Amino acid sequence: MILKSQVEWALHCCAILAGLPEGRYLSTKALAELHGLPKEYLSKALQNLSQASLVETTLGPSGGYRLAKTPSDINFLEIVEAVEGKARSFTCTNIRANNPCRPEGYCDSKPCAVARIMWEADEAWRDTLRRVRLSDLVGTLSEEVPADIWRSTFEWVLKRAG
Amino acid sequence: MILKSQVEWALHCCAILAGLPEGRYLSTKALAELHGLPKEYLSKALQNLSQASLVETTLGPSGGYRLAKTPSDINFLEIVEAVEGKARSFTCTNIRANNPCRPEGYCDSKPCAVARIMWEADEAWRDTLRRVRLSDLVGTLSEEVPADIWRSTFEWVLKRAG
DNA sequence: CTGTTTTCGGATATAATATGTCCTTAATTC
DNA sequence: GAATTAAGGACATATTATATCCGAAAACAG
Ligand code: FES
Ligand code: FES
Repeated sequence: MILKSQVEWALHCCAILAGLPEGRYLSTKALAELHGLPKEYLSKALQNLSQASLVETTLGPSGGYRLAKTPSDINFLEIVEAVEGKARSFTCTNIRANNPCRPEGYCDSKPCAVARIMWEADEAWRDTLRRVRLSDLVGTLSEEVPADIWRSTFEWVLKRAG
Repeated sequence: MILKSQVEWALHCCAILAGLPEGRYLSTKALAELHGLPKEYLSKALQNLSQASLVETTLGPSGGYRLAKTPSDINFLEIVEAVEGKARSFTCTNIRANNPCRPEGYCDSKPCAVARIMWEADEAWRDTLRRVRLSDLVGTLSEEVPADIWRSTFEWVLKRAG
């Protein structure tokens, strides 16, 4: 069980978009260069963010992406689910139904206890991600990334933002 | 991100083994039949449980598997990690290092803030699984599975246990 | 001892998914 | 009109999940 690398990409891209001044857009090309990623494939992840209404786009030169909400209104889970999907990590194939001791056509009243526990763990994972806002991430990064790198990165970004 | 179906298999098999009388073994063949699973492939999952020292085996006719510890000394996480591996669900490929604004040869002092958050969620998932004991599962199942099915299943099992 | 049954591990095959590229279309800017 | 962009479909490749098959070694029954 391993998350797609697109999750890492999307989170980092959102962190960059969060630092963009009001009304400006940043292109896939710039985001791909900044993170050393294949432009065409990163594009798929950004399209997912767009379909989830986390980012807005505009076409043409000076087009690209910007956040659709303020960073404090976006949480990690929204971003992760946008690219990874909302499906639970554990899927029950109902193997208990194959028990040869069961009467013909017997129907279970509840989901299996095993599945319920696995789904509870899944919810704990989602809850943790839901509690972290994009603004929290930006706050941490702005403290931890050396000031000169942080500043020159956003100069680099602004030079390319339409 | 989706767990292997072997996780479901391993958990159900452990629940059955937990009901086995002291000193008896149950073969892969019986466990596969009981759950309607491919014997050879289920065998791989059971081998993983064996390598993790969760079950003990013996060879020959009347051989098979039994638990290596009491059900209250085995938790869900041990079983899940035995077949799914201990690797974290989020892997950081360090894309921040590709930032063209970084000085040559710059080295990060800490893991990325993004990764730390994702790993925290992963830990929450593991914590939940760690808190549930195999004996808890057996308790829930014995309450929820209709008494006649529960009883006939263990009669079926005992008839095949060596 | 001999034959049977079992786990164990390696080799191999197939299906599904993740990763990546290419190209066309439509919208936007200049 | 020319350049640039996102959107999305088609396609190719790599990796992983899901199996199947076989041979070796251990245990047991006769
Ligand atoms: S039958 Fe699917 S988890 Fe129990
Ligand atoms: S560089 Fe990998 S999560 Fe930030």
